[in-house]
Amino acid sequence: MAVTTKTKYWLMKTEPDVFSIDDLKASKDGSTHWDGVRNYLARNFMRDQMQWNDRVLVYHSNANPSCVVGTARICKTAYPDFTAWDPQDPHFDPKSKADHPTWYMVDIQFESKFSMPLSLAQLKEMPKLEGMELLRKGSRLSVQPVTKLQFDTIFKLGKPS
DNA sequence: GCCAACGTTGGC
DNA sequence: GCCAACGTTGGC
Repeated sequence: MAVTTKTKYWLMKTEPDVFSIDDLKASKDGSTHWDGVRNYLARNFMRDQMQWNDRVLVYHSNANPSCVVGTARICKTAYPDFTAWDPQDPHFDPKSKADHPTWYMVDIQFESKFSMPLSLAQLKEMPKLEGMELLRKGSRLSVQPVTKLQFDTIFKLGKPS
C-alpha cells in the first residue's frame, strides 16, 4: 500500500562556530549528514518521524545573537550515525554498536538563507509563535518539531520575497 | 564567565 | 525506584 504523508516541519540547532548555514550551503550538493546528536528524544524525531523532503528551520545557537538563519530539507532519512563508532570523534559513544546502533542521523540539504535572520528575542515577541519549543525557558532540544504555522510565520519574515 | 535548566549516571 | 552528583547546553 502506498503511503503518502504530509510534509513535516522541524527546527535543528547548530553552533555556527562548528557548522554554520554557510558551511551547509558550501557543502557538496549543499547537503551534509547531521551527525553528533546524542539526545534520545532528538534521535527519536530523526529516526522515527523525519521523512524525505520535510522542511527544516536552521537555528544558530551560541551565537551573537542566536538566530533562525535559513531553511533546509531532509534529503536522506535516518541511518546510523557512524561518528559514534569513531574513538577519535568528539561524539564517540562506546555504547553504540555496529549491529545495534544507538545513534542515528539524517542528511539535510540547504534550501535558503534568510535575508533577515530572526533572533530569539524577535521570535519571543511574535504572538503566533507562542508555545514554540525553542522559546521555552531552559529548552535544550537540538532537534524539535515545529508546526506549519510556526514554520510559515518564520519563513515569511526571514526571507521576504 | 555565569548560571539555570536539563539529561544521565550510579550509589543505595 | 529514588535522588544526589555530575556534565552539558545555551542564553545572557
